[in-house]
This record gives sequence, structure tokens and C-alpha cells, in this order.
Amino acid sequence: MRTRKSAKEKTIEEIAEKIYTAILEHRLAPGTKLGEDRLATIFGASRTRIRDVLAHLANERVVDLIPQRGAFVAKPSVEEASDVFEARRLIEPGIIRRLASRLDSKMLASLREQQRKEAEALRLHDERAIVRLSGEFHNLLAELAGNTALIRCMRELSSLTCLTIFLYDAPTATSCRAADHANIVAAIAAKDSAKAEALMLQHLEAIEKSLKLEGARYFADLETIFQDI
Amino acid sequence: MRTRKSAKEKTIEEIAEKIYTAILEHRLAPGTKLGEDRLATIFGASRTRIRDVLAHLANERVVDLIPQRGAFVAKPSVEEASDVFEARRLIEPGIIRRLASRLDSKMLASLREQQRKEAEALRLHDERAIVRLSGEFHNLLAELAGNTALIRCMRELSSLTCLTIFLYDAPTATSCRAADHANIVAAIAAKDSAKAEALMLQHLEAIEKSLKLEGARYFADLETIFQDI
DNA sequence: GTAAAAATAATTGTCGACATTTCGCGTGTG
DNA sequence: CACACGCGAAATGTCGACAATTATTTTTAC
Repeated sequence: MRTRKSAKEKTIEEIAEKIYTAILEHRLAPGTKLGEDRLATIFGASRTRIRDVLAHLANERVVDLIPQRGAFVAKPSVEEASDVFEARRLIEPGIIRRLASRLDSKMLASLREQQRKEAEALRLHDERAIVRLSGEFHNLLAELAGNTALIRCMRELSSLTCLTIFLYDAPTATSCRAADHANIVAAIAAKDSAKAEALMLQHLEAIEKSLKLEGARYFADLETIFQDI
Repeated sequence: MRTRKSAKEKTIEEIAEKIYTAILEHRLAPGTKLGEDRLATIFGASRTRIRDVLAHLANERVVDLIPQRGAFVAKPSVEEASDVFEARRLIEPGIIRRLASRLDSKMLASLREQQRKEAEALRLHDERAIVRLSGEFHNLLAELAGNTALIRCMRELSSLTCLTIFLYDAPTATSCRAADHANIVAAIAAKDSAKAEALMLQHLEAIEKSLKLEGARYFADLETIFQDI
């Protein structure tokens, strides 16, 4: 009964977290306008607070903040999407290498727990949770690896990946990824860093190739296309 | 005569840029308190704007924003410092690879111009500009490489490196880096990506090794040390 | 004389209101 | 009938003031 009250949440971080997960679960579609007054009444907060929240989300790149226009759910372009994947191919093998070298039983338990959640979401066919948890898996790897700089990078990259999947992905691709995560965890648990890194690269390439980046371009960049003609 | 007026700057980005370079040039030492009222009167702006500026700088990790306490110039810990270097060793070779594969004459001209600035600062023994420009060099590589995600990562990493150098570096180490940059540019210009990547790794390792991470710990964490005793 | 405690001063967090800009709609004109 | 101009409404940017918390100083007790 406590958490049922959708309004009257207090902390800035609570509000930010709610909008954040709403975006990552595709309850808020990319491009959606996030009006300040509207959010203020919804969360029972003042516009000042909402403004802080939106600024925070903008810095995590899940919303675009356009001057004199307002805040919109981020809508990564095709170029940004492939940039994100390229960055992930650089960073994530390094994260895995670091994690494998300092893995302990506590970390392994975290990974198992994460896998349990993913399996549960998959069992329930909860598409929204599946994609969100899939991103959280990669964040968890970074957090367990323990490099603060890489943690921040990964958080941003996985958020953008999440948005990209909703924008450009064929819905069939979501299901085939669960096994990938399990294989990666197995290789990490076996301290076989090389194998885990290779699996991660395959995983990332598989996701990127499953995206329909060409066809979607027509709709996404419509205005910029005609800008040049 | 226009830019001489130190007060009455208008835009948020202008103010942020000024504080940003002041921090990167070590005019503001790590740990310095950045009071809102004070900055507001200095820049002739309202506290609301200064608040936005500080939030922006906090998201670039050059200031720490402590609740109910205010803003302070960031003071990277030893762990954060080595995390930053580890992240750079992952990312920067990738940036170079990408840059080398799409280098054109315009990009090369940018690199030459940057080298000219660095040489000039070195000639004038402008220590502050040397370190700042040294960081900008790495940012420029990322920008020319063109990956938006990596550009943001690099900007944060180079800022933190800049602060780390001021906190932990022996002053002798600043001079030996100019040649490193020239060699890297030469290898990139020759499209020898492998050599440029290797030089970059050596460069990063040389910087990290020149840091006095152990001794400095005594002074940096003095209060936290006695907290436990 | 020292140390704890209370009062004071200063700083940050929050709010509501005003100013400015943008967007939607209606009207007018060619 | 189509297009453009202009007006009105709504949203964002900015400010000053009040509330709440923290830091400092003074007072008081031992």
C-alpha cells in the first residue's frame, strides 16, 4: 500500500529512477515530450525538482534537452547506435578481463541472481523487463569489475543500447540473447577470460547485426535527409 | 575590449567553460569549495544559473557535489586515478585505430595546429597551458575519430587525468610528454595504426608511472585515515 | 583553562511568480 | 482556395525570497 501511491514520491533520485526505468522499459517511447508542469503534477513535486531530474537524465543520455523546447525521450540516430556498439566492443572485453581476474564467490552469486531474474522475465514473456534486465546484466559486469570510470561509461552505453533496440530491433532478436549471457557467465566462472571476451564480442555483434538500421533510417532521419536536398 | 569584462558573462556554457578551464589549469586547486553566492556575484549571474553550471560540471566529474554541503573541485582518489588510466588503455587505442582508418588532410591539419599550440606553451614554459593542452590533444583525437560515445568518455577521462596529474604528479614529468604526442601524430599520419596504438599505450603507462600515487595518499586522505582510528 | 552546548551566522534546498520564447489557431488577403 | 501574417495560449528560462540544514562563534559549566 505504500508504494502504490504514484504521486507524493519525494527524492529527486526516486523520480529520476522511475522515469529512467519507464524509458528503458519502453513505457515512454523515444521522442516523447516530457513536459515539466505535467511531470510536476504527476509526481507531486515542484518544477524546480523536475528540472533537476531532467538535467540528470539528460546527462545519462536517456533524454535530449533542447533549449527553449523542453525534454524529449532520447532517440539515438543510426550513427549513434553504431558508435555505441563500437565503444562497447572496446570496453566490455576489458571489463570481463578485469572481472575474471578478481572474481570471488560473492560476485558469482550476484551474477547467478541476475541470471535468475532474466530467466524469470523470459519465462513470463515480459518483453519490457527482458530488455531492461539484459542491459542491467552488462552494468552488473562493470560494477563487479569495480572500475568506477568504466561503470559510468557502461551505464550510458547500455542505456543507449536499450533505446536502440526498441527503435531498430526486430522483436525476434530479444529471445536469443538469454543463452549468450549464460555462456558468458560460465566462461567467467571458469576464469577463462579469453573465451568470455570472445563470447562477449560475438554477443555484441549478434545484437548489432539483428538491428534493422537501414530501413528505419527513412523514418528516423526524415527531416535531416530533406535538409540536404 | 569585449572579453575583458570578467563579470557580466551571460551564457551558462560560458560560465561553465571558464570554471572548467580554471580547474584544468589548476587555478582552482582540487578540494576548493565553490560557493554558489560567491560565484553568482563573481559572474554577475543568479544562483539558479550557477547551480546549473555546477550540476553540469559535476556530471563531467570535475566537481564533486555533496548534498547540503555544496560543490568542491574534484579530488580523484588513488583508486579512481588508476581506474581512469585503465579505462584509457582500453579506449584510446581504439580511438587511434578508428582515426587512422579515416584520416584526411583536414584532420591532419587540426592535429598539426594542436601540436603548434602545445609547442608554443612548452616554449613559454606555461605549465598550466601545457597540462590543459595535453588533455585537449587526446580529446581532439577522439573528436576526429568521430565516435560520439567515445568522445564523451574521453572528455571525462582526460579531465580526471588532468586533475590527477596536478594531485599526484612530479612536476618533471610534464615536459617529457610533448615528444610522445608528436610521435603518435607521425604514426597516425603514416597510417601506421599498430605503431600509433603501441606508442599511445607507452605514453599512458609512462604518465601513470610518473605519478606519485603512494606518497600523496598520506596528505590526500588525511581526514579519512583518522576517521578509522 | 578546556570542552561541551546553545545561539548565531552563513549556505544550500525549495518554492512560487514573472519574463520570454515557442507553438497552435484563427483571420485576413492575394 | 492557399498561403502568410498575427494573435493568444502554453511551456520554458530566470529570478528573488523563504525554509532547512550546516558551520561558526559565543556562552556556560566543570
